[in-house]
Amino acid sequence: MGSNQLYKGSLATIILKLLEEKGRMYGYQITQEVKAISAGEFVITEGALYPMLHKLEADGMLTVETEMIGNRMRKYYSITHDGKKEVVDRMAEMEAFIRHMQTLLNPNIELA
Amino acid sequence: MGSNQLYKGSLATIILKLLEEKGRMYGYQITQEVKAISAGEFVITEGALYPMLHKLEADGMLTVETEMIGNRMRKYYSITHDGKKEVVDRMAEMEAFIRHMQTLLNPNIELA
DNA sequence: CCATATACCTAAGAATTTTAGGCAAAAATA
DNA sequence: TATTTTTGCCTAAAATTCTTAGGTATATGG
Repeated sequence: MGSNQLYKGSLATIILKLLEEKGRMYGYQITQEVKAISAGEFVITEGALYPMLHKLEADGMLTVETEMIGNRMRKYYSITHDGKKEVVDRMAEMEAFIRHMQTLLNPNIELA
Repeated sequence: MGSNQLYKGSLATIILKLLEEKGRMYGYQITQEVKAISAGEFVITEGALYPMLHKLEADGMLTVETEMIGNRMRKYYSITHDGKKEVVDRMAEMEAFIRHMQTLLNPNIELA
């Protein structure tokens, strides 16, 4: 990951959430979308992406459909029912993480 | 870290920021403070804490003063000038991370 | 007296990511 | 048209960071 190294541990969450929203996507498309959304700050390396996609598929979070575009293979991933359950948990964790981080790192802000 | 594995990569940031605010602290105190602030969700293991404190000291981010409390050693850490510069960068990264995460994960919110 | 809390530490292993490749088609550019 | 860049898939070794699982020892509360 280019500059920001904090995203460590959140790659699976990013992938699952993106697929939940956008429907099916292929690997390269995910890297471009995340880069675009994060203004170039989250650069998912392929060495991290593809093993993670394979792991999420093996864990039953994603399914794959291979299509031929011209002479080229493209693998579209979709989120499963289990994946949608997983994303709910991961989102709750992410929100808790952000909340606690803000408490830790912005102690000036008064909490109600 | 107990359940949440998202904090990976943020341990150094937490330590530096805490020391910047609270002045000097010792290792065990840091673990208790973080646990208290995060409502028990961030549990820093000692196997992660002490190597990180040593690394930050080696990198010139922290200095140590050893004191004897009764018959027991206590090592107080303080942030250095370089550490304060580092914490500025890390806070900016953290804010960017949180901002991009919210964009990625809460796409319903309209951005101005 | 004994268990728990305090307080330091290290080392092996696990998990996740970077680095550094490989392969090949399609598109852009020179 | 020739060459470079982009697209698109992949793997394996190394690095990073953390967990697990110890070790040592004092202080405190029951």
